[in-house]
Amino acid sequence: MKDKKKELTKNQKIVLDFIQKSNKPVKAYSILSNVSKKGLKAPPQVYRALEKLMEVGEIHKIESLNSFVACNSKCIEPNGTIFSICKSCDQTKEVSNTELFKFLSDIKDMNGIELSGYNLELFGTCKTCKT
Amino acid sequence: MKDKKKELTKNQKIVLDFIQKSNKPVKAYSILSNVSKKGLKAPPQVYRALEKLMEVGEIHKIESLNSFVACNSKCIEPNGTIFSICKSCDQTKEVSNTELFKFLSDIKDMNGIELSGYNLELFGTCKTCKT
DNA sequence: AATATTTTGTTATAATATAACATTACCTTC
DNA sequence: GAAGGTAATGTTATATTATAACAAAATATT
Ligand SMILES: [Zn+2]
Ligand SMILES: [Zn+2]
Ligand SMILES: [Zn+2]
Ligand SMILES: [Zn+2]
Repeated sequence: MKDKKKELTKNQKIVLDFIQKSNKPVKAYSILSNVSKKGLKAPPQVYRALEKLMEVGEIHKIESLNSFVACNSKCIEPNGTIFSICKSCDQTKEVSNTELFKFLSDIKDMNGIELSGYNLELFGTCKTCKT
Repeated sequence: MKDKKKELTKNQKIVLDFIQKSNKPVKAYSILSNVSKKGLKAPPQVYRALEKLMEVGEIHKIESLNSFVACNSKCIEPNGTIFSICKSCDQTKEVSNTELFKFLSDIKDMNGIELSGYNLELFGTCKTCKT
């Protein structure tokens, strides 16, 4: 069984490395300017890498921030994500989701929709920003 | 106690009307082209209206679609929204959220964040698209 | 009426994302 | 190892989404 990261291509690794080193969600064009020294010079190179990294669950997109963050929950099923987001500093934290998944089954039934994924974004103020 | 809609300005009413008549989430530039006959000719006019309408809870933004939809749950607290979204046709349905709010309190504690809002987007395939 | 405030209008531009095609690297198979 | 195929990368251009900054008009307040 191969290491997931080994399956990634050069550009995908470059982009993932940068995202993992960031302590906050990062925007595509911020990634671009930060990895330009490594040879990625145009948006499609970054967006292609982002797309693949999301597919394999290495990163997630924070929709409300148009930003990307490394997965810290070893998401096997990247179809369900939960993040808490500080409205003041944009710091995010991935929430583990075992309990919630069960809960969401009920909501599925309520809407007659065959559920295949979800994204929950919780907004608030983090401890640091509250003081 | 005044009617919420009465407090809206001309442009806000125009934009809201269009969104309410749409049976799907609509994009800002689609709104713009559809209300241009009513005098709104530039993006800021639409975006300003959208901002206000979100503030007062008349509409919500579907972040994963960059689209806007009328509130159908008479959201008093527009801080928590739940939508089911068909990945095939982009149809959405607002889910009432009484049960979930309680559930989210726990998640708040899990992250040491003072929660003030949330947005849950559930993805799946609607009945129509499944057949 | 004069003044302040809010809303609207307008121009320009920023920020986010993708389409389309060219080139290179990397396999495979003969 | 040349020929041909596939995947990855590079490149240019453009589409889409959103906001800044300022001007004009409408509305409210004094
Ligand atoms: Zn994850
Ligand atoms: Zn914070
Ligand atoms: Zn609502
Ligand atoms: Zn559908």
